[in-house]
Amino acid sequence: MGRGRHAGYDDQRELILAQAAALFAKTGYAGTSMNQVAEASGLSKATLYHYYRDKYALLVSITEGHVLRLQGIVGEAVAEERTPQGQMRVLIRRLVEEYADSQNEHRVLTEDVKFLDDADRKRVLDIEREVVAGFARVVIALRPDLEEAALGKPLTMLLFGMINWLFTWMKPDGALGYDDIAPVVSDLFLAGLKAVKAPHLQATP
Amino acid sequence: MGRGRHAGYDDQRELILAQAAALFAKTGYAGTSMNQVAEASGLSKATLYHYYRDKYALLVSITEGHVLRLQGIVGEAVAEERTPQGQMRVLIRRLVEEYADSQNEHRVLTEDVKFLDDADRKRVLDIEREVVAGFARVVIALRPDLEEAALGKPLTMLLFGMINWLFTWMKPDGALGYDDIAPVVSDLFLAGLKAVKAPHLQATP
DNA sequence: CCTACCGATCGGTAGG
DNA sequence: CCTACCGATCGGTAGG
Repeated sequence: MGRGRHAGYDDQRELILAQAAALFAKTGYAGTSMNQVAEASGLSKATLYHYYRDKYALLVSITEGHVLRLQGIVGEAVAEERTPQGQMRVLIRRLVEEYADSQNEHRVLTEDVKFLDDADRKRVLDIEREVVAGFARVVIALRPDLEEAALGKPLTMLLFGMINWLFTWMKPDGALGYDDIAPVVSDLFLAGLKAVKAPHLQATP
Repeated sequence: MGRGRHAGYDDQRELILAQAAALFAKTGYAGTSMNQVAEASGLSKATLYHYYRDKYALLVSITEGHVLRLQGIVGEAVAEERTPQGQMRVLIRRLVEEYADSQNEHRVLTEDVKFLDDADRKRVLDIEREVVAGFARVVIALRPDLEEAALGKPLTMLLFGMINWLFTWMKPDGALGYDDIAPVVSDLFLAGLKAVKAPHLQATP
């Protein structure tokens, strides 16, 4: 709890943020009004503005909070496994778990990052790039030969595509759960990665 | 060209639609004004309304047009190859090519479909589901055993994830082109698909 | 923490 | 009476 502020101030901020994330995920940042955020939070609009300076502050908080959580996951997962295969499986499982818990925030990050101004977008995307780099290091450890063809990052992005896309088609109450799909993604990616052929390099004169 | 309408009427409609798709892709449907669409099209707003009834008609036209093109691709690709492997490679290549040509429309389809009303969204998503079903049939032909575990559609959606995500990280002028990445996706997916293990089925009493 | 408002801009339409 | 457009402005609502 913050100094000089009433007990529950931070809790209220978190509740507002979760409601805003749900609304932004559903109707987009531009398509959501502060009246809607206030109503969903059980507050008047004036009170809402007591907790957040403006609508934009909600967007920054949602997106930045989410990428920082992702960054934490990468550090932990890499530390607790020794082989690249093991690291990749843990990375995939943790990332899927995080998305399962933060679907709204994830959707806001992927779809509304365009509404951040240049400085904030750069800061958020730089953290996201570090997350990707963490995965890419393991990809390159698994197939060092592909890095010569600059395929380390593209292959990592194909993996992120599979995972980032999950929330568009998986239903939270479906027969297939997030803990079922993570090993399927791992199997597919690890076996597929072994088979990828490096395209012949263009000689640069 | 339509009956009773001046030559160029349909061309003007197409130009407006392309400009609207570019703006919606950049700032979202809700974040784009009809003034912006009019300006980008070189028309007054009143003239813009001569070509499209309202802003919503633009969204319907963009999304529906795009899924209908995707649907056409699936039919052609499956017809011109005999083996499932060959069909899958052609499907992937054609889908990537289509996305390369219609990046704006693709982005609008994936991010702004939420602004369609129930009836229009159902119609668009039903066509999209047919596209997915076309891919899924080839996936199941490659691994019929996985259909028992209901993994045909999930694996197809992992493939769509890789492809649908391309436009978020590939740069049109980058060293890696869309024609370079399609075979990489095919290699990864086809080899990965062979290795996926079916999870043991839960016995339903 | 609320009611009452503001400057501006929204999607859409008037007359000619 | 049609189409193809224009400058100006409508009623409502957004963020603040």
